Amino acid sequence: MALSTQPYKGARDFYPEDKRVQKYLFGRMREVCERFGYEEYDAPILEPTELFLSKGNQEIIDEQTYTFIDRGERSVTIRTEMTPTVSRMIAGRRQELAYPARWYSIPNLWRYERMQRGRLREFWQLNVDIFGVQGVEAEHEVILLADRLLKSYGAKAGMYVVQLNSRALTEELFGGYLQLDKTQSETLIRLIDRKNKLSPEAFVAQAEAVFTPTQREQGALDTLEQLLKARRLEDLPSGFEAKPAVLRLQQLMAMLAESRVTNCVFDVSLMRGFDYYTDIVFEVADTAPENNRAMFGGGRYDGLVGLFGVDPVATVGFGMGDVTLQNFLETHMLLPELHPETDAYVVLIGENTYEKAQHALAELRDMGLNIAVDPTGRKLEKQIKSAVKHGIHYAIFIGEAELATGQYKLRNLLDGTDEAHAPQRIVTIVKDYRHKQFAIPQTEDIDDENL
RNA sequence: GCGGAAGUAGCUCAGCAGGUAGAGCGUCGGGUUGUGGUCCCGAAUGUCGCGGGUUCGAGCCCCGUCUUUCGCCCCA
Repeated sequence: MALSTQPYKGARDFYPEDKRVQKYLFGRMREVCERFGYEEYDAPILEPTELFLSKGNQEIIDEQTYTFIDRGERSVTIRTEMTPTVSRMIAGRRQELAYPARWYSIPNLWRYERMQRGRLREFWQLNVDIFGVQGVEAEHEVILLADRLLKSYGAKAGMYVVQLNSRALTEELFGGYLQLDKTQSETLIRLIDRKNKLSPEAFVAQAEAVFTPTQREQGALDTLEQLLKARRLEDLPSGFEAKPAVLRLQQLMAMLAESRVTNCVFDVSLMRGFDYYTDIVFEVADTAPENNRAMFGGGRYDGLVGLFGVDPVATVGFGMGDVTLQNFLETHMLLPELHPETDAYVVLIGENTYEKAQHALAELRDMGLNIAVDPTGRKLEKQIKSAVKHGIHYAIFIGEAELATGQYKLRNLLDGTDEAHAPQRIVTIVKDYRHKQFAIPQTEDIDDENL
């Protein structure tokens, strides 16, 4: 039986044209994160299984992770998310770090999933976290960063929406206002999380089941439905306008509006599971109906670092998956045509030119050009076609005459124009093209495009 | 774990009352000796996912199996 050429289920091969896309996506992530002062970190892909057990989620470990026993009898798990790891790292240097600490990473993660659109078993996820800031300035900064990142890919405000809610507010509403106990709250949170997947009737039926008979008699269901209709903070029951959770949301939304993040909405039904978030949570969703899903999300999780036996550290962060991002960009036709790193393909003319051209090639490379040379001695037609097929932007023709005069013909393979130039000039032209190809939009441009 | 769809040349697919395979694209070569994307000519390539069954005969029908894919469940 022949070996399969397929990659492992749920994982992808990155052929050069695929890797180019990934490099583009990651490159923008790095640029934007670093522009906001975030520093890149990384960690091992394997962690002790206990690290992912902090919430007692044995079921998740058993069914959705790659977990195995190593040769030293230790149970290890391939990381399924970065948050436990980064919390571990922060806790490890809790005392010596300079705060606020701004960290980002683009780890590959593995989850044993059954695949569907936007969900694979191996994926990458940008993680952005800021540590040591109590105020909503932290939320403001990471959401602004996320917004600028999307815009760096050419996204417009209308293509996505930033949904905001607060875990603290949810607790006030469910515990204080609806008088639910902890178990009821958790069930309801899960239910609301799935609300738009259920029929209205099914939702009502399942919501009814959460309440006690007494609560039902007191009209808990109506109250809940009324709550879920809230589209703005002002729609919340009277008295809530003074709650700290609401005030924080209000302040955050005002700050974001001031920063020209115009597509923020309060969404009382936004839940994001119910694990480690402690206050404000947010998601960014695609507005395109055919790709209607959350692209990424995050929030404040002030308690996680403290699990490592040190004082807690205020933390706000988000994660953004590469697959969902790519789906978003493809849906909105925002992925540019990407060319290889090779700046120019050298077409050799005549007998034994390969050796004779070496000095010229070295000169071009020394000046910083990425040069591929055709060593086959094939007829020119074949050489040129090869360059075109590689997607290389320029061809440089070198033969006896060119070596004698020191003037090489530089051809733009996209528009077919060509001109003879000295090497120095060729380098200038090619580098100029390379630099202006992908410039990140400026804030003024972003505003102009979206106002 | 459940359900839908699909597996035929490198790729996209056609094929059909069941008679031992085709197109387009791509690849390679040519249309004479230093120049591509058009055009013309030519060539290579398939155990029709795998195993079994029905039949004189199966890509096509039946059973099983594997793989891919979409959705459900779940989603830190």
